[in-house]
Amino acid sequence: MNLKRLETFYWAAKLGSFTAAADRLNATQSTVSMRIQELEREFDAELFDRSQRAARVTPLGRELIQYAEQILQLAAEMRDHIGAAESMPGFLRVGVAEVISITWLPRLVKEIHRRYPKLQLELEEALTRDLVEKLEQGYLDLVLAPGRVEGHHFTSQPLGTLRFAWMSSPALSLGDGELTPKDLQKCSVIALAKESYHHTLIEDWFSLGDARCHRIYTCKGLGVAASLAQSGLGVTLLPVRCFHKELASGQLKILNATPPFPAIEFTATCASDSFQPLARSVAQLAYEASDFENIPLRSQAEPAAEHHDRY
Amino acid sequence: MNLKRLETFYWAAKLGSFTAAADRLNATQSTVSMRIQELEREFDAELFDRSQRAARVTPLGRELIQYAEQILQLAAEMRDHIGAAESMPGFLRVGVAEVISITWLPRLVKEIHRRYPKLQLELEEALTRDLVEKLEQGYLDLVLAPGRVEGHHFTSQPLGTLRFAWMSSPALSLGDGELTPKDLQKCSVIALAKESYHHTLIEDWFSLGDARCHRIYTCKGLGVAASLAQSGLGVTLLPVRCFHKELASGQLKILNATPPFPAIEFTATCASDSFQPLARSVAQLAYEASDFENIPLRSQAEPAAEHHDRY
DNA sequence: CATTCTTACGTACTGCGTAAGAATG
DNA sequence: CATTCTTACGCAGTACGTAAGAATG
Repeated sequence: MNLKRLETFYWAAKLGSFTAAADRLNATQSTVSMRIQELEREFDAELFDRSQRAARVTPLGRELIQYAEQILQLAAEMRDHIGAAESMPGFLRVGVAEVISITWLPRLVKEIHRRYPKLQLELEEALTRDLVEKLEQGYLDLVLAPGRVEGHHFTSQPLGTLRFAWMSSPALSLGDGELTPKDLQKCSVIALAKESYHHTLIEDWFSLGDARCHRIYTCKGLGVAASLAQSGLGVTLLPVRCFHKELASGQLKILNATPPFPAIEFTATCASDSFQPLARSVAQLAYEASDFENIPLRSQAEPAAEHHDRY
Repeated sequence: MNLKRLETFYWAAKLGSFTAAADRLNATQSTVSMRIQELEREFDAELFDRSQRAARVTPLGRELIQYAEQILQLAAEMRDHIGAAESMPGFLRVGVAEVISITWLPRLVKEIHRRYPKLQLELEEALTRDLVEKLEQGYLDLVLAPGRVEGHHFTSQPLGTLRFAWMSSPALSLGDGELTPKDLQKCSVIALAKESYHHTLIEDWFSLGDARCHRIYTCKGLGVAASLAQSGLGVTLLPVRCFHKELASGQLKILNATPPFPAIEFTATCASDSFQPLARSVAQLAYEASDFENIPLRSQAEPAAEHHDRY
């Protein structure tokens, strides 16, 4: 009996595809196919129904999943408890939101490498929505992103909060008075892709003030958004601490918008039943590496005291 | 991660010796040593303390035993539930008492081979006491012997009962009247080794009648005992059904001893937590293969109705 | 016709046993 | 000095990836 075979079966069954399992396991599909065939020969039983193009788990295979899950879970726990941290091998797939990757991600990566020198990191930067989806499908072990993932299947670790503010080029001269959504809806707004958390935040803010932005540009990253805003194309929503330099030099200015933007909470989320116990340990490392503020979320609406940003 | 490594560690830890584990696992001690070293490298932790001649488990190793036990248990269960009976591989070590090996053991062996063609049987005939000891130490998976093994760690399956009777050569002419222990203690008694169940039974019978046999010969098997008795050397205790031929031909006769011998219960016993789930299945096969009588044990003292013996 | 699984084949590696070595009580 | 674990070495079987094949929707 071989744990690798069992793990391969587990993922093939769970992901519903040999190809997906191969991807998840850093192997080729031919290898996955072989491993499962070996398992079937060993048990002398059909685990997958291959009559259609996509292999589907048989009822017996479904029973096997239960055992596989328990065994792999135990094995993961065992490695976590018995193995020295430095000797932890394997892969960890971490999905990160852009803001994190441009702030403290490098520090986290260094820290991970220090603590788990044998661990292979696979970083993926994408929109929060896609990251969460991949987490749910088991393609990612850990997601560092804004918001929380609902459901009991996941364990979330807060990473602190980040303040966003409306910014634009001073050249836009929108005045120094309070700017409501209805005021801003006349401007062009620069946001990330429609599916992004960023975009959702912006739409929510406008609808809170019974407004709707009419001209909206979308781009791929906050850096691009900022440079578009600098050029006077429109207003955009940016994390304050990442653009100190531009604010100081007068390339960007913070608009006196109302209602003020609530601080956005970031969390590290992993599957509760992950076979990768390191996911939780790395979530903790992420908390330690994070330099996001720690604003209690109970009163998000009130303006947070100015904090000494390190970037 | 490798289950074989884990199993090797488990047995080395449990048996307290690499050599013993090697024996138990059908491997060489060099292989056991290697597997454990690999495990230690994998965890980057010391599992055994080799400062003395015999390797002793470290505290960390003791923790690992818990995990290993759970995982191996689950894996065994999985194989039992998922695997087809015909495909069950591996070894099964069965200890049998002599009476069984000269009655229905061949039938059982054939049946096992029919049901589990890939299973390697290792049969061991020995005194009940030694068999039980080996079972307790984990050297045997299953024991077919008289009596019951006390303790919760074991699961016993009744196999039926066997009647024994005092026999001797008719030439001894002990008369037709009832023979009490006090009568028989004058004769030479032929028994198996002092440590045997047989020997204990005989001593118990005598002490029940406040007697003690003075001249006692011991020999290695029931066949030898019977042939010694036939030659007129003394009386002995034999299972009735195994010596029909000798009784019919007048080479042996049953003595009218009192109190009559209770029927002896035989059981199949295996460790409750055995990683060999087949042990229990084979115990069931043994029950089916057994043609020992099924006398309810509540009234062992009363003479059982004559049963049609098949041998 | 793109996708999904299977098969064939060559290579690299891992795991095992034999045998010899070192240490211990 | 016998027993117990470790090390060295060579062989054999296994596992993997590449690449090509077959089937399905």
